[in-house]
Amino acid sequence: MNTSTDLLIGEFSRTLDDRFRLSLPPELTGPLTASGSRMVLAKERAGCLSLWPAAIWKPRIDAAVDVVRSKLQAGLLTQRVGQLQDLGRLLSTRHKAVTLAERGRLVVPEGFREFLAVEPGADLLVVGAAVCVELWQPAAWTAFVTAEMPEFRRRIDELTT
Amino acid sequence: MNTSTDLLIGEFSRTLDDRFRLSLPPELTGPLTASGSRMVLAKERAGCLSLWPAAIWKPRIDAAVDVVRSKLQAGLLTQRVGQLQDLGRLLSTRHKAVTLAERGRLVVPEGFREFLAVEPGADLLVVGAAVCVELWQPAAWTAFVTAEMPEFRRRIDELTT
DNA sequence: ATTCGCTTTGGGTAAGAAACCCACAAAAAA
DNA sequence: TTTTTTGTGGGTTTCTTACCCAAAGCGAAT
Repeated sequence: MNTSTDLLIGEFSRTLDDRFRLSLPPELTGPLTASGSRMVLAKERAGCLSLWPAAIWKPRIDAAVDVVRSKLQAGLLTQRVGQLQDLGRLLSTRHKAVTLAERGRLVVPEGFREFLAVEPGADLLVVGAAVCVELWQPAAWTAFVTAEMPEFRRRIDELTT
Repeated sequence: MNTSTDLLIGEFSRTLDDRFRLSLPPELTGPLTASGSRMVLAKERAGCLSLWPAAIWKPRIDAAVDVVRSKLQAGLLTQRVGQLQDLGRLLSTRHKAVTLAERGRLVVPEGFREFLAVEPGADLLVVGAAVCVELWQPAAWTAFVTAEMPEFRRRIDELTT
């Protein structure tokens, strides 16, 4: 059994079935589901979806939303309704709650398929990103790797010094 | 049951029926109708209609109109009759009272169909925008999301600080 | 005022999607 | 080789959605 302090690391190739189902490797689902099978799927960067444990994602976003909600209730945002609308709209489309089915299987919901630009039957890369798991469109993944790999040494130095 | 302080959040795909009726998802109608089923449908931006609880929309617009009316009465607008005319015209067409039928069903009224540029049977996106629900033409929605998503962080900071 | 016709509204139902469950096959471990 | 674990496919059931039809409301015209 894994604890929640384990980093999610590893790169795996998977294929979407015709119902947009994807099974995650046990090496990642173990640590991921340590705090329950409720997850959040988020559009954070192009060609990639991030899968976060709800226990980590929700508190982060809820804190911000709570501030907004209490301001709204206090009447502090009546001059900024337009901004509030804009934010609400982005919140609506940016992330969605999902749950892992048996055998670590995930359904990529409508709206996220188009974002990833994948067809049923497409190949994906499932990549551990330390604190979350990411689903990458293959072309976007190779582009990321070639662009960022030279920075590896600098990045590790940044975080270890 | 929901309170009026809940933010309206969520993205759903729906299709207009042949009589321009649209059924809203229960996740949104619940909070929306917390203060009654009287709504206002408004043209706020191109390719999109906003649906507001009348309890929120009416006070806001009435307050503004009252200011204009008293200014007019005080003779402060005699130099700006043209502007006033323009405003009156927009007030006439910008919003319209509607009521949700049973099953959260809404009729998109004449005059608003053309604004959305939709045919009967068209697909729409129903999006929560924190304080109201919006009906988006699909092309306009994807344009908005791609343009505004990079601003997400900035927008949340604006409203929480 | 009454009747006829059209438009609008409500509800039943069928088609479709999603969740759940199981089974088989391939791969890894014993 | 045998056994267990894991990935993939498919079947079934249940719920939602949208289409269609019937009834009611409204307006007009005789």
